[in-house]
Amino acid sequence: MGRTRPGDAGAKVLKAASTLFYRDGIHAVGVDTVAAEAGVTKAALYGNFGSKSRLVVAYLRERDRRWQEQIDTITAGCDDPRERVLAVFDAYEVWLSRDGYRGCAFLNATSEFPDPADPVREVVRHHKTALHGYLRAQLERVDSDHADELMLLLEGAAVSSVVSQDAQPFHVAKRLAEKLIPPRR
Amino acid sequence: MGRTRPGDAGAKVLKAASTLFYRDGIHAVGVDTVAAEAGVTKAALYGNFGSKSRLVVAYLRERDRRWQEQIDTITAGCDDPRERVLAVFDAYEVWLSRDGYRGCAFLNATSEFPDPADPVREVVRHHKTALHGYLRAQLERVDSDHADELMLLLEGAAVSSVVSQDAQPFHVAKRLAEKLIPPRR
DNA sequence: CACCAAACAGACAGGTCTGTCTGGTGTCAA
DNA sequence: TTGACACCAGACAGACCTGTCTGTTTGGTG
Repeated sequence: MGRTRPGDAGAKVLKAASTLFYRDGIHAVGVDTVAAEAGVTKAALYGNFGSKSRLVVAYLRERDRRWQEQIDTITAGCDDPRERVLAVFDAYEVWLSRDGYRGCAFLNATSEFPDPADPVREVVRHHKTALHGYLRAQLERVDSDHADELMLLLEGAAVSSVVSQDAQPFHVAKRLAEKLIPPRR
Repeated sequence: MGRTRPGDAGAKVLKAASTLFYRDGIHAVGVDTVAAEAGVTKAALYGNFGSKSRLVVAYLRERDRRWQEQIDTITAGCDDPRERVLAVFDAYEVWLSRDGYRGCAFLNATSEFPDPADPVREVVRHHKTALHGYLRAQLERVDSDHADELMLLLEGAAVSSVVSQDAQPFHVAKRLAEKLIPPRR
């Protein structure tokens, strides 16, 4: 009964990996630890993911998927493009205020995987391209093309808030963003 | 003759560590590798630094010291505060164009050392505080208090340029910085 | 009920990690 | 010349890493 039902091990591993990889760093966490945290054997982990590398990719894809869900929620919740963009800053800040905040998982992964050709780095590019695309799409509707600038502010605030361990960078970033985005036409 | 003279091993280790830690990531490089690259025995490495952790701290301090030298060069090279600030953007970009660019060593270290109380993180905070102080000092002379904003732009450009593997984020950041800094009064 | 796939438990291989230790060698300074 | 010291060479301990393997148990399906 406490036993894992067939097909569930993969999900449990992914959840444990997400917690541990984000919290401690990818290289710092071994597959034994992930399996133990998931309450699953190493054989099950390898059966589902094949290798640690593939698990890492799956972990980032899962995070990207969850992030996309957040964006959809924001998009559904309001219609004003300006608000939609600024809501991303707020989302980051809420995210930051929860404890265990360690910055952007994708940027952290980039630090740990130096080779730009690594599959991990492709997932990172995919994620950042999607964010950029979202910003650009919203900004087009107010005749602005400052998506690049807003990306810089978001990335800058994300890393600075880890260094300083507070939300102030996001306040600064959002204030500047508000100046950059023209009000709805 | 090809032998290391007493007192030289430390410097050689530091140089090798700087290359390898920056290029491959800190956790990804073992002390054996560092010693071999330095052309020095592991015993000499431990004799000089005591532990890998302390070597990592020394590596970051050394990088901070070299960075401080760059800032001094910039400061000596021109007197206009606006130019001095914008020169930092240029310095980053030059730095980026050299191959093996892997972003900011201090931000990468932050990704690899999750514990904010770790000595590594203290060196990172020290470095970032110094950069912020430099910006603020220059900006005060033109009655601007946008040091926070410029920090965000620098950090954002640094990480984005790693993801995208080009200098465009720095062009965007510098353009916005130029708008933010008022001309000399 | 019988079977199969997927999980379990846990040992194992082969490699790497940090850190230590022994003993020999070269250099510099007194 | 001699002694102190920093280095070299390389073995070693003990922990941890990824990945594989054997054999057993269990849940879901035909």
